[in-house]
Amino acid sequence: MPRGRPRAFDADKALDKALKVFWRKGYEGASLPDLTSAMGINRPSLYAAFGNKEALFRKVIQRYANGPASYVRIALTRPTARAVVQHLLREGVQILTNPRNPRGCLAVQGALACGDSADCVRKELIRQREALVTALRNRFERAKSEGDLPADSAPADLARYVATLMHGLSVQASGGASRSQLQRVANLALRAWPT
Amino acid sequence: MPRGRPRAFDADKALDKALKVFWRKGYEGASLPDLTSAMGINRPSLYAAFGNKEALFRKVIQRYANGPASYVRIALTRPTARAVVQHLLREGVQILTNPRNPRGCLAVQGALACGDSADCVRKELIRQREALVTALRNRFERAKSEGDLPADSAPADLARYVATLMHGLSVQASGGASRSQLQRVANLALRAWPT
DNA sequence: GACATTCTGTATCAGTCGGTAAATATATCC
DNA sequence: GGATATATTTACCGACTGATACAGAATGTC
Repeated sequence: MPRGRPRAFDADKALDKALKVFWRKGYEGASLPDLTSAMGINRPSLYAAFGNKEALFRKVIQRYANGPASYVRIALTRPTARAVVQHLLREGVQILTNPRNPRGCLAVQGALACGDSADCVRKELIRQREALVTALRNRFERAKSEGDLPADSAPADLARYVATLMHGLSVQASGGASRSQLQRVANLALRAWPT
Repeated sequence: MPRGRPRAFDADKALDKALKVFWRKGYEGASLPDLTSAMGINRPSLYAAFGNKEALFRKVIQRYANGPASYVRIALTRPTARAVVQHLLREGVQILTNPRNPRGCLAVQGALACGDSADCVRKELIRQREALVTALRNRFERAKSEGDLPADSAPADLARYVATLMHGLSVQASGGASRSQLQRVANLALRAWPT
């Protein structure tokens, strides 16, 4: 056990609470009182444990990737490109419309457009979203080389198409679209997939 | 000519400047100094001419709909459902990636997630986005009754699919995707369209 | 020219923003 | 028990937020 007075709160649980706040209100829209009251701690404890607002947000992003968004990594392990996309879209719709979570995707609505002070957070989320495109492109290139995708298909374009769908679904979910509505959109989108 | 001292600035030009600021930074991210300095006026002039920040934003939304986003109404007049979608996607990509404008779509990034004080602006943009879905659904229902769309197609689902694509393209553009990348995504997306 | 009307510029408002200094409380190490 | 180390609490910081009061300037009406 470390020296000194022990922390009176569970840092992981507090991080989950912060995740919910950032998820719902975005980086700029989440104020420190919003965060501290949700986390059940006061400001100096937040700063001691997490650094500052931006550092807290970066930790929240990691937790998001390893928690609610972990289905993305799982989807990439599916045997065929089509199965990857199916898993991604259908599981994505589940997360985006999970009533226990805020609507939409943190990587989209965390800081899509913001003031100058939040610009490096915005750029970080751009990198996160672009990482999805890259991962998909790599997966589809492999699929193409395996004969799983037609020789005339364009993995980079397919990757961006799927990412565009995911982010569009996030906007839809954020606007209140229902789970079944988005499921039907996902099914429709799959008709564009090369056979 | 009205009585009193005449206004020393062009209200329409000032509104255009405000549009650019809101478009790039979002409703919350755009501060009053951002707005007034871009508009070339000082704060009391802004309040006298436009009310307050929220009223200014609502006027900016209208101007956006009648200006950069006017291609949407034009697209709806195309003779076939497929032509509507083609026009929408291709013209949309042009606007979303126009180097003279901020990247992305105001209706998406104006207030996707925000603090409580901006919540009614957020809801207003949700209504704006949902209006696109409704207009598309009506147009596709007409197309179906005209035999332009197959009898087994679902206009509501097709409408939401197209809206999802548009909003996804907006997120992509906001993240720096190039015009040609998005054009290829739009072409790919059209492969899901019923024949 | 006197007056009413409207806009502009300065200066300022109360409230909130993210962030912190200082004092107190609670643990381990010796 | 005493020293040390860490956490919590209270109170506060300067900067910025959206929004205004007030005085001066520029017009039309009479």
